[in-house]
Amino acid sequence: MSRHLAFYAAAQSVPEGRVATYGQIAEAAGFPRCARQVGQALSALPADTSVPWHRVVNAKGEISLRENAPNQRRLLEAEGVTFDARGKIDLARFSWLSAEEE
DNA sequence: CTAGTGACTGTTT
DNA sequence: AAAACAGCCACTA
Repeated sequence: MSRHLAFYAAAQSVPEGRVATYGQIAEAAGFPRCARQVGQALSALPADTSVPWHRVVNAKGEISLRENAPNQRRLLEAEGVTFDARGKIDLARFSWLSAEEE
């Protein structure tokens, strides 16, 4: 049993059209301060996974990936998440927890 | 066992 | 505001 599964469950808890930071996922999974492990866990996900890993972004609301970054951005846009000119998400509106109210 | 690394975060320059 | 530093935990060599 790995903590990865807890991270996956937390990631799946993120509703469509919303995003969560690695720290939030780690905390929700019961492993605060394990944001990096969330990244590693998600990096181990298969291509056909049902986990919405694309809804997980860093604390700046930006995509930390490199090769899959454009892909993730497209997936989020397909769910209604918008990016600004800098390629960042407005966490004040799309953040999974806190500050989701206008 | 020790050392290096990473899809991170918060504080300090 | 952007970059550098340090702290953090799990995995790999």
